[in-house]
Amino acid sequence: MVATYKDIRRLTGLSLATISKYYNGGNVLGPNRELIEEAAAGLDYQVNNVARGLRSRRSMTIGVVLDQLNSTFNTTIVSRVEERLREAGYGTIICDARQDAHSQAEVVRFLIGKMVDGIVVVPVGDDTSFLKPARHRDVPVVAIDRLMPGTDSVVIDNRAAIASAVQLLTDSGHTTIGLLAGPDTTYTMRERRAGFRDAVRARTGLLPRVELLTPEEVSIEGGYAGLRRLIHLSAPPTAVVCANYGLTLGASIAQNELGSDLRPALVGFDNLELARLIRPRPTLVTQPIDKLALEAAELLLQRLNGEGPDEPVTIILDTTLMVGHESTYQLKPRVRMQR
Amino acid sequence: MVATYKDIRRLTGLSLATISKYYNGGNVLGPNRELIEEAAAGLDYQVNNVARGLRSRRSMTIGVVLDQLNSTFNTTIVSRVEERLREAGYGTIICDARQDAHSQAEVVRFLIGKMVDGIVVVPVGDDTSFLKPARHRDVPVVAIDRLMPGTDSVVIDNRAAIASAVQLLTDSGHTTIGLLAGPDTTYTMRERRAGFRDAVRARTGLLPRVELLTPEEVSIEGGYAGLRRLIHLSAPPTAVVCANYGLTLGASIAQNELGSDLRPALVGFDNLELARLIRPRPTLVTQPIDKLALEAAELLLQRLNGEGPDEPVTIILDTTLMVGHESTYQLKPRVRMQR
DNA sequence: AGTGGCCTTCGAAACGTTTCGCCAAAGGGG
DNA sequence: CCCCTTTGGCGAAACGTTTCGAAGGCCACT
Repeated sequence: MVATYKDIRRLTGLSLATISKYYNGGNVLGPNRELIEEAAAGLDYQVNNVARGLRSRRSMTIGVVLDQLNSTFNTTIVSRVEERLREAGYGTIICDARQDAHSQAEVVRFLIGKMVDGIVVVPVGDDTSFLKPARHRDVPVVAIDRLMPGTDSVVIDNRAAIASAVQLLTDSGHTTIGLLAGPDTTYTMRERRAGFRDAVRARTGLLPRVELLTPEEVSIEGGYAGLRRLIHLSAPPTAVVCANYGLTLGASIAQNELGSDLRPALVGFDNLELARLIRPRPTLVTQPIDKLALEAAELLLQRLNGEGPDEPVTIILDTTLMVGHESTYQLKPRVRMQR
Repeated sequence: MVATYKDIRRLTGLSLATISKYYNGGNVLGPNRELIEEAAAGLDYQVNNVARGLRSRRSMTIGVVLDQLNSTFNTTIVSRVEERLREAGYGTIICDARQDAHSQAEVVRFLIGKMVDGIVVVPVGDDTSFLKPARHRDVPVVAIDRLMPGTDSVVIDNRAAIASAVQLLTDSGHTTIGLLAGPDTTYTMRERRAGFRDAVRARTGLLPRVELLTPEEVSIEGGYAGLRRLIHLSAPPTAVVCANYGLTLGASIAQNELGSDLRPALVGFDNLELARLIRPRPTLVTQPIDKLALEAAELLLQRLNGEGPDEPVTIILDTTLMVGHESTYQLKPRVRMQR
């Protein structure tokens, strides 16, 4: 049988109230502290957090809802958020929504039923209605990577991120640049495409042609097909920017299959492991994923303590352009044209 | 204020016992069912799992302890285990032990304090004492990937896995084969090295020389350094087997930097994403990760229902050899020797 | 009509904590 | 030396469920 306060009371003669006080950092006299510690050690006692949660109305548990788990971005988020929250005594219940808005809504209900004290979410899409059960119960929510109106959010400066890639390419002499990005149905892709359009206009004076930024499926396959589509245009781009990790990976695969004189310059997004594997070393826009996670964790902890401003907070972090080997971004002489 | 049974009682006139019965699938008359459903909908009622857990002594929560989160293997495990257990109503608390045995022990205590009903663990090392708090409270534990004496375990047939790689290589004409594996301090590496040794002897009649299977650090760096060490031996292997994903990745990077005539044949371990990126298509031993996770989840669910045999269960799954492009495993003419 | 058995419902007592209000003893200032 | 405040401790009442034993209603069978 597992020990409870009652067993400690039996061994120490103290009241439940005093024992509770001890376990909650209240004032207890030295000799009594020792009595409790001794009894607890003998009993292998451990506080029952379920009972505690019932009475105190804090389960000391938070939920993390991910659009998918299988990405370096998301595992890093989980890992960091979990680490920080466990320090603060919170358990982290993880839920993978498998890219499905419906199951995302279901998962939020599930978590609310589990009485989580807060939620961190990397949302599937734009619709925020799935958070209603949380709002209704005043469970604080922090969104990562996607800006959610009315919700605390931690995001990167997507426009500046893409602009930094475009700038490197135009500085290297490129005038026709393609973008591999997903459809405008998610905040992230919308921002990145808009950032691309603005940056190209600012640097070349012209808006990019529509076929240079047609949406692709956001996946490795999408990146592969997208790059091939771009290089087969009648006026192909001399450089391509990828707006996400999967697209970068797919585009890199397509690159590998091309002769080196046909390869456009390529600026990818976000994956460091990739960078270690590919030679020549690729040029990448990298997100401060750890920081994104930590900021989200801190923000949530604030909310859990009832702190922070009344209105929703938005934290915007900067990205870094990791410049790779020259050949990955410089304008190549157009061999075919010289023939 | 959040609704409780008492609110439903107020609206329906039924007793708490009946309402409880309704929510636990007991027999309740049709009209009363409807009354409850109506009231619950109006109140946006949701069962409080914390209170339920206190009384029923099941928190409907399990813990997953990982040696690290940042690997495809582990994220797949988590994702599948979580999916299956959520179907059964369990929440999954995740804990990353960051490769540290001490923090792994701490994490188990933490989970026990959170009153988890069961634990899935991908252990850091061999020592099983960190599970003591769980055993002491009869919390069932299922280990994945590492065989733990006295604990239900789901593992792959490590010896056969490596043997299949060795067989392909010897069949292709190789007689000197190197192994990149970690130290014998973990079950997995011990088995894979033993499997290698046995398979080489069975196929060539000789034990491999020690310098062909010296332990490396289990990491990308270790794989990189290890491959370079092997090819600089006075009698270098013509083929190398990698016993783990990180080692494979590192070895691939080292491969990429070599002239194609110097590259040994390479059989890697376990990563499919890698396989999509690298050309020529690599040869890999792949684990049935999904199945590993599902078997573990089912086993744990059995234990949670008090089912299954009295003694610990060990489930051993087979791996598959994914044969890549010929050039990755065939014996090359030794160019240097012919000069 | 009486008896036995099932089905449904009920009241009340848990489950293991926290918290509220109260009390006694100790400490400090005038 | 008295009064006031602070400190440490206590009993009892929650928190929102589940569960146990009992009881009432209904039906079928003698």
